[in-house]
Amino acid sequence: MREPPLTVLSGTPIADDGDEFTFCSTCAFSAACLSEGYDKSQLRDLHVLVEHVGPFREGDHVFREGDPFNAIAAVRAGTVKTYVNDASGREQVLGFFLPGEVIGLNAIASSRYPCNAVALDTVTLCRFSFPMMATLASRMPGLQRHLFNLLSQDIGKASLLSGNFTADERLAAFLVMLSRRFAERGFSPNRMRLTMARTDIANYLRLAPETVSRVLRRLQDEGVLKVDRRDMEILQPAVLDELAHHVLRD
Amino acid sequence: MREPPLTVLSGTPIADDGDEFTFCSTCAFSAACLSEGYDKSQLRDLHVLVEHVGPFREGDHVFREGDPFNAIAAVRAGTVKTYVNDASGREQVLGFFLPGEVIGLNAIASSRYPCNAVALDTVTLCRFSFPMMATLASRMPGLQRHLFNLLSQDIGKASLLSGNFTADERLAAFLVMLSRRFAERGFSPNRMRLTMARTDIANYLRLAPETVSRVLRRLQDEGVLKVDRRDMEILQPAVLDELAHHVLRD
DNA sequence: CGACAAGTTGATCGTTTTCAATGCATGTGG
DNA sequence: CCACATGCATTGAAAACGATCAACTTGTCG
Repeated sequence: MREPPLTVLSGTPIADDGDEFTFCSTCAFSAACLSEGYDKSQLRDLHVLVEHVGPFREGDHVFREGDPFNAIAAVRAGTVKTYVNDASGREQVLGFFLPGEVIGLNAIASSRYPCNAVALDTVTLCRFSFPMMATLASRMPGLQRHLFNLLSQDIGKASLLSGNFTADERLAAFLVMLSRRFAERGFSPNRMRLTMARTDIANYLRLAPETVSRVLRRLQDEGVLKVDRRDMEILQPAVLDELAHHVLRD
Repeated sequence: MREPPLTVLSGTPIADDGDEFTFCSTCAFSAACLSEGYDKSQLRDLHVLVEHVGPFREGDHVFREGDPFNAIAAVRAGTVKTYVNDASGREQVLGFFLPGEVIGLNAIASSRYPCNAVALDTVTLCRFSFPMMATLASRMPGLQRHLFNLLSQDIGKASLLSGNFTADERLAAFLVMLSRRFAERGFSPNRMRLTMARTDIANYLRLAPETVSRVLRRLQDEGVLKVDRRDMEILQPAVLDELAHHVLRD
């Protein structure tokens, strides 16, 4: 499966040479729909409602709270952070989205995005008009099922934040999850670059940045991790898993 | 709109006299679908896949973690608590579901229920086979949209637990939300009966039961609430709203 | 009446936050 | 090229909030 060049931008249909066309490999819908045995005309229907957007640069907003909702998007490259500003104006990080993951699902009900989404590095997206996708889903049960699954999965995702866990457990769970998500995409599970700032991690885990710093230092002193600025190596995955166990329940 | 008698049990289609049939008023799908202008045969399709189940008595389980998933259910009467047991076997309360609210949405992706659901008082449900409902949704765009909306809404529901809030703010937000949900169903917003134990509230909010007790006492001493065991009256809604403001952001 | 569970209250302890200062990169203008 | 500013990260000391432990009260039901 070929990957369309990154320079394909907003509004441009993906290259379609004769009867052949390709889905981008990171798009969350490609695999699901390709494996459902749809005929070519149906796949083309899905294909033409994809809009490749970006690149966004670090700090660029993908959407802002209150923007009219019309599309969900699969991250193709880079990391997206979602956040809201609480009543006092302080930022609250809701999540980080890696390649292959879908942003905007929490906006479907409200017709406006309920949070902000910002690029943490260079980001490209596959954008899907949601109304068109919903219409198409009526004719493609596999696509409908995939959408239901994506939505349903996200409902349970709050586990990291919801529990009453220690700072160690939270941070370990965060790192383990990150490692797994990278591994799913074919990256090394034990060496990773944290694209988000310490303050973002802390904010996401509802800890003070200082606490994140201290826990990382201790884990490093104990030989569990090797941390150099934003580059991180997991030296003892078993120890981390054990710490994360209470949070992740597996 | 008539309400079928509570004695209609599992597997029994709702009474259908001649060409007339009725949806139960608390069912989360009735209003949505009735207002979409579907013709009678389509409404009947939706109607016949409804199974009225119950009554469950206090402590009865609606489903358990690991049970095969086949249906979502709208609470018709009573309160349902969902929970998981963490790695140490301790209970973690995930949510409370009042009449009109839908349980089981987080199971769609996994084919098994990821949590337990237990009746806190006498509970009756409208159960919908999810595979059948998904099939029907393909033909009824309004039903599909409603399902997408329900799922999307639930994604954002973790706000109460996710934030770094004080015990006062959490409890106030909990009470305000409860009040609103009761009000939506036509109950008084300021007088309500808490169907869940203090320990459940504490567990849900990730606080110690003692802390819940103390905060309730203080709010009572300050004249904000009047609490008598499980009966609660909100005397100063504005004060409670102000406390909850940081959590609920509205 | 008595036993048991749930809830409340008080005293103490501990983890995390907060406050404050320093270190360390990167970038900018003289 | 250096001096300085800026932003992020780290470290230390102190304070605070909620948890824990323990005792007691209240309500419920046999």
